[in-house]
Amino acid sequence: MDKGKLFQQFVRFTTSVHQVTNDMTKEIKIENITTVQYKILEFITVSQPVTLSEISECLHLSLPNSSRELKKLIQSQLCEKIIDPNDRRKFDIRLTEKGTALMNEVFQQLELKFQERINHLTESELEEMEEAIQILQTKFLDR
Amino acid sequence: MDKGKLFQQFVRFTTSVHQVTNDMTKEIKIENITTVQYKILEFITVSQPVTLSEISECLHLSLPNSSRELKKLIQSQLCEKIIDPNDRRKFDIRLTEKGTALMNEVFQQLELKFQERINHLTESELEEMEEAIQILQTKFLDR
DNA sequence: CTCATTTGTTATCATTTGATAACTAAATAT
DNA sequence: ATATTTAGTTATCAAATGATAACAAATGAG
Repeated sequence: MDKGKLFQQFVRFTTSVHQVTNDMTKEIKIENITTVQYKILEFITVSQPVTLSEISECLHLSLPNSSRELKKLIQSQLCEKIIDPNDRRKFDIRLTEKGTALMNEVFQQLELKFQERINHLTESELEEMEEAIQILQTKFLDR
Repeated sequence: MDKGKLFQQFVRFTTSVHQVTNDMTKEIKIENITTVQYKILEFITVSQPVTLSEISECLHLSLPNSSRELKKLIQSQLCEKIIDPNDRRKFDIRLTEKGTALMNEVFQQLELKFQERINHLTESELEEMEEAIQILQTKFLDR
């Protein structure tokens, strides 16, 4: 296998993924939420409960800046802290009901766009696609 | 096929792709180049020659802002305008030699990280992976 | 018990990015 | 030939993001 060629394909592939997800999320505008705040919300949604350090590390934000942005999200009542009884410096962060409702809406919109994008595919193509995602997830992404 | 489930997998998948590429590009710091400017460079690298409007559209930047950032890249002599003789309002943008050299370095670093990430895979797993990328590219991404 | 480390906070400042208005020059349409 | 549209520029302002210093409180190690 020509690993150089595979790398080329990988670059093209990741570029495409970024482009497509960019296009899909582009129009989703939530009032009083900035891009970084949305990324934080998305991260919490997918990974909750999370700590502030995890947000900081995974999103490549400094702890002070993460703290600042989280504060705004908490003020908007989209998420909340749940103090860890075992280590009171730490706390888990979760979406509130309001935050959950918001993210459900967002994901519903995204799902619509996703469905549009796949609705020309046959049943067997969908299965191929699922398998392809599975392979990349296990062989390459989850490490 | 449960399309809702496929969507869930898709979300997880795109999140992972973002995370991995984020981690791979994280340490790549080029002097006097901001994040947006790097994205522009990357876009030019992959798609050159491009017009300013294409940069603007694909990267979701306004034309004035694209113009401003491109100007800085040109001042740094990383790319150059080539005026279209057929329509002198337009111009193609290409990397200069300096820009090409820089991006070659960057991509070489990226390729190293990529190789690290795949070097535990067997030959047949690599082929599976290539095939998976191919499927997603043709069935879902290229539209 | 004391000191170092971990986890997060607050404040502040610089830089980057986004948005918009007013503009030019070339091309196209009527 | 004039008007309109297209492609890009310049200037300016506001907002978001990044970086850093100084801090506090809880935990852990010796």
